[in-house]
Amino acid sequence: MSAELPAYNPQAIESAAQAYWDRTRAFEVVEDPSREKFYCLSMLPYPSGALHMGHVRNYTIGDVIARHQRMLGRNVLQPMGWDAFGLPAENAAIRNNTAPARWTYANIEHMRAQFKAMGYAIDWSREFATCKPEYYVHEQRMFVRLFEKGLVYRRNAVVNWDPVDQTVLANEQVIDGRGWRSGAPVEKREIAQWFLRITAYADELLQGLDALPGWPDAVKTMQRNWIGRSEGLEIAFDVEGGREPLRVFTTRPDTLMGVTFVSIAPEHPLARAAAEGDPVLATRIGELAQGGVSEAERETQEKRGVDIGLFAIHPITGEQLPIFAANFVLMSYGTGAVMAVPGHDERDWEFARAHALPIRMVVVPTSVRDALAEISLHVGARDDPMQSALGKAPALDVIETGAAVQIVEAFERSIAEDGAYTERGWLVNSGDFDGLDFQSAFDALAARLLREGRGTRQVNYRLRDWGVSRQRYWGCPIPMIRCARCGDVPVPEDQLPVVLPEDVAFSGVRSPLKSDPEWRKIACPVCAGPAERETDTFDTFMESSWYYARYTSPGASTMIDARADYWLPVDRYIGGIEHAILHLLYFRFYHRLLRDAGMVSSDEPATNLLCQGMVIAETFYREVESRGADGALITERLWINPDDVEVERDERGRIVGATERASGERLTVGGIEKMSKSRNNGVDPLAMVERFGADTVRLFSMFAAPPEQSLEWSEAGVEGMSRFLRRLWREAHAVVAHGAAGRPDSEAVELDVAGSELRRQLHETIDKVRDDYARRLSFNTAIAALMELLNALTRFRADSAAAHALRLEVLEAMTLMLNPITPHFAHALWQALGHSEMLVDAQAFPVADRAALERSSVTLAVQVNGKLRGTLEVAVDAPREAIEAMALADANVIRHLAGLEVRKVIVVPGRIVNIVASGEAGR
RNA sequence: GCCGAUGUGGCGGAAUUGGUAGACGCAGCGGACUCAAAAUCCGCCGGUAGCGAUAUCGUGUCGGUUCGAGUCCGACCAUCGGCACCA
Repeated sequence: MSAELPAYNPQAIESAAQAYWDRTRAFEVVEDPSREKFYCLSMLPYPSGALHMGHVRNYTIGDVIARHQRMLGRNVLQPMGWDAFGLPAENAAIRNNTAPARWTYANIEHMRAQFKAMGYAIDWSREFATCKPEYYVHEQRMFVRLFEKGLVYRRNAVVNWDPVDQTVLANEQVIDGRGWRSGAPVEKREIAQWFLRITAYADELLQGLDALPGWPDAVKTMQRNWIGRSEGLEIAFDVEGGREPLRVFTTRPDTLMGVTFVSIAPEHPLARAAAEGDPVLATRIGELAQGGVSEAERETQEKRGVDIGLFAIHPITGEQLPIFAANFVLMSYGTGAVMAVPGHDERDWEFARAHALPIRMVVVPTSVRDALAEISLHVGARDDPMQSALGKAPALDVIETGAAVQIVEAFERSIAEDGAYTERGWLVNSGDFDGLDFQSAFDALAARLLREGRGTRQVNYRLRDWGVSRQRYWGCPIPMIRCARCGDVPVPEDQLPVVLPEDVAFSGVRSPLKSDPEWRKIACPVCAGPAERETDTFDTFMESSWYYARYTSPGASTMIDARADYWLPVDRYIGGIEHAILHLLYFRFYHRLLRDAGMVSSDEPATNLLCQGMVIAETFYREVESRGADGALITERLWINPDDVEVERDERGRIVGATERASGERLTVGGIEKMSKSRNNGVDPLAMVERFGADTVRLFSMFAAPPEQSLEWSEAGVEGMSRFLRRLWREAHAVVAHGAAGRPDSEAVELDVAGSELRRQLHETIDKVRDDYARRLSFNTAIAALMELLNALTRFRADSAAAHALRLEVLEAMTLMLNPITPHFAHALWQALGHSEMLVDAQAFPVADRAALERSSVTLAVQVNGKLRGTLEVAVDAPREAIEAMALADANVIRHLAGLEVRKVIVVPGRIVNIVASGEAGR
């Protein structure tokens, strides 16, 4: 029989389905206020050259959601575009000696074809590349508008400077503190840069998180911590020698009496002033500026500081405090200066130990405060309790206070020797403030310093303004002009866009914009005098911060038009967790800029967010030896692609070894890592599509892991998915052929027990799959349930008209439920099942028949003292007493209760019976 | 260093609200079909003990809460993501 059935041929099926969708423009959408919209957006790709598995995963998740929503009847928008500016194009340009534009456009052409082969339900009519002037002109206009609103400003900021190549380096280009090409130690250098005032929105961005129930908690927490709102005091310390007072910000004013020195950033004006005319000090402070600017590098560097020879005056005690320039103090946070409390701050503690500075205990936990109180009670008011406790004054009641003294001494020793006490507590050694708790001390100190004009309450944010200047060529030109007479002047509206010349000779050493003496020349729009264009370009995060809005308004002459408010906000945004902070914060910021410009009416750009995990794979390498430039023997790892590796396993399936197919050489198994060029463990998605079909690749990437976890690529796993599709294909065609044979339906009209059970399983599966798709986004378990259903279907052997009808019911429902994941396969199967309407237009996701879900009995687990001893089949409405009696009558339960007395029987309806019994056996 | 996440058989994972740990798939082992191979179909498949019924241990480590913990709490370890110029 099976010989006549059509074989599953993915290539033929996929090209036919894709041709049909193309011909009917199935995924092109227009605004329709009568229908509920659904905007499904996956983060736009960087056109790196070829589709990789990370893309496949990201866009398949988006496509499954989009197609599912379409089946629920929504008007679904799923667009695609290209994040086309960026560093890799410049690197490729240097390597291949081509212009970044050419490389980028060629990549887009290639990748678009690859995307189409995956069969995504994308409205390609809305596609754009962010490197085109018709895209970035709106970004330039917006920037000018923000400049006029005061949300853009220019100031100096530090960058990584490669002293050999004479160029600014991206953090990525700084490796172990050295330039990636020159190998020279990187220096910090200050240059003038443009900033967007994102901090003006800090509070709103923070509070807005509470209105995003559809965002993962992890992302919201990371954003909260990144914004880092903290309430504290800004305190002015006078500096000896009549200089400007030194302002510090602290969230722990309660520890003020424990300050023993002050630390400032190496770039702080006071450090500069102190170094002036002191070349030795200048050099030593300069050394602190070594290394890259990234926070990770600064924070893991050895903590170093230089005494600048000046003293700050403690605002309460008048004590002289040495001032250090330190590499761990950031000029960009707070005031660039911190009061150091080594007793109660970990970093200050380490610094104090290294520089032999005093450590003072001024905050103690409740236990120590109570011990001190006890001592003071016994010793009386005669002496300072601390002094007595530490044996520096005669203690009269040693016997009564011995334990308390030990507590206090142990605590003081721990602060001096083990590390700072950083918890909040009770103040000691703090004069007027002794005995206060954190909040009272905060308030009392704030009041006193305010009265004396030395302090103000201050809310501080860790969030910094967004520096958008890049000293690069392949980016959107910043539309500003510098005039010696008029200052910073924006390029006038009618002269926008400032077009980036694409046909350039690119050496990579210097941006062509900067090396061209003519490009920058321009007459000042205000005074018509000679002026210069800005030659820096925007951070590429600028383009990716508003692209989602542009998709809603293709062809609009403005950034977006009225159509935006139909589609926005995005209903489901999908992208990697690596974007949890930067991109997703700029995205939320930019939406507010659009709102405040009157372009959209919502506050947030996306209501629901799904962060997918990485794609990882096994790595293999062998070691090769070579002679370095200096003749020394170098051992390097040569990474071999998993495609070229034969893996050996033991009889349990454990990997025991690997050999390279071509050479037969033994390889080392290097562990499972993120697919990357450096480990050569990437698997080409298109090669997989050619072998198995796009549906199988899509099915595997949805089945192998839940979306938010990392996904391990496994070719054997892909074969398993292919097997499942072939089995379903065969089963469906066999059932159809059977029905076509025209069997008389004279047999049983009613379903037998097996049939009723299969039908119940079908409808339970429908319920589960609906929930997995819509609420849980747990596609792997939805697929597992469909596999179980197919297993049940192939085991079902009844032969009757009713059984045939049931088989068709199961197959139709399975086809519909699989459609979002394997749309070509479902498209073809739907026709094979006899439908003349195309599945893409069917718009119907199965709904469970409540009647089919009813059951008469349930299985309960029976435990004795929490351990499983048997199961029980009981009627769904069985009374508690009957269940208890049945459980106690179970033979195995009786055996385990021997010699024990039943104390309690816990019955959880529909789930479990637990008999709690305890030991009489011993008597 | 700081912030966030993850850890379950040989492997990917399931267990949705604290209630039968290991669904589903892969790999492996045994068998059927075949001249043979592929494909397909059937069975077994966490460790230990036992012929078996079954017992016992078992969800990164250590401790706690509970009648009951993979799930909750505390401490720790390992791995991964982000740290503002990779995108």
